Amino acid sequence: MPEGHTLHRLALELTDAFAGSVVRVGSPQGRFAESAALVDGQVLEGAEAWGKHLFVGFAGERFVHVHLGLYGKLDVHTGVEAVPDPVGQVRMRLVRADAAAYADLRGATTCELVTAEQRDLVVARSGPDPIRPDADPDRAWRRISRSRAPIGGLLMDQTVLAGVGNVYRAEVLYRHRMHPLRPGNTVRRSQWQAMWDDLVVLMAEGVRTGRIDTVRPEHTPEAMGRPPRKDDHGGEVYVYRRHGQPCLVCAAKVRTEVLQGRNLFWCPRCQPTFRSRAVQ
DNA sequence: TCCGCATGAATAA
DNA sequence: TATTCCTGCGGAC
Repeated sequence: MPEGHTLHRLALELTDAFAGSVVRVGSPQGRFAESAALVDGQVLEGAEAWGKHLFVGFAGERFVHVHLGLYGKLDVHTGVEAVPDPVGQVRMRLVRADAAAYADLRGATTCELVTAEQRDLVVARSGPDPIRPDADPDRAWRRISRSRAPIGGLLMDQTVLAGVGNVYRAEVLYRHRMHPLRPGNTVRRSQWQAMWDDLVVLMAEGVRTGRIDTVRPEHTPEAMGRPPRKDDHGGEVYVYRRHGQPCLVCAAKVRTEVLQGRNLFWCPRCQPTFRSRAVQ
């Protein structure tokens, strides 16, 4: 479930479990073996996330750059009695010297050893990350307000804004009653600021809980007397993957359409098009 | 048991 | 826009 909140949560988990310890680094699967050997046995200094990128820092200014892609997973285990044999294709395994903690990386799109300079390049290419306290939403606003591209695409562009994926994209647009195909340069600054502020709260919550929940208190399953969502990401949402089902607020059928290879979801009544909104 | 799709993004064309 | 990376899950069979 890798949107930005997942990576920030992992950075905290890794730091808690490994920071300050000597760590054995290996690649049971083999694809990361050569690089792993270069940091094996070094002190892990900490882990940090920028958007969907994770950097695990080792002594000597060396970093393991991880990007989970669509289905990568990093499982951190603490307080274990013994470290089990790897199951499946484990690209990278971290084991604390005292064997009380280990972490397994599988299916990642990126797992590479980089320098501080290379890490800084990745960060420099990224837009502001709503989870980072130092993020500057105006940097994203400059891109959005000058682009005719649909806001739904701009929100997913990691050089505009870092960490938002398909779920947060669909949900923040719903919460702000904005049609995903609306051109960026027709969005008002106040609307953008409101969406950013909302993402800051929603994504921080995601870091805390490890899930994406976006429904307001009055629309929770308990409040509405409906069954909870049974889905692999677990969170309660308004429109994401609810194609064809009734909108929780207005009962209109949730729509879907492919934009730039990704599925968009929106409510045609709660999120009217810019044109029809202007006519109203 | 098999198939297709998924919270992502680089690359080829 | 299509392909690729290469994991896990749910649903169709």
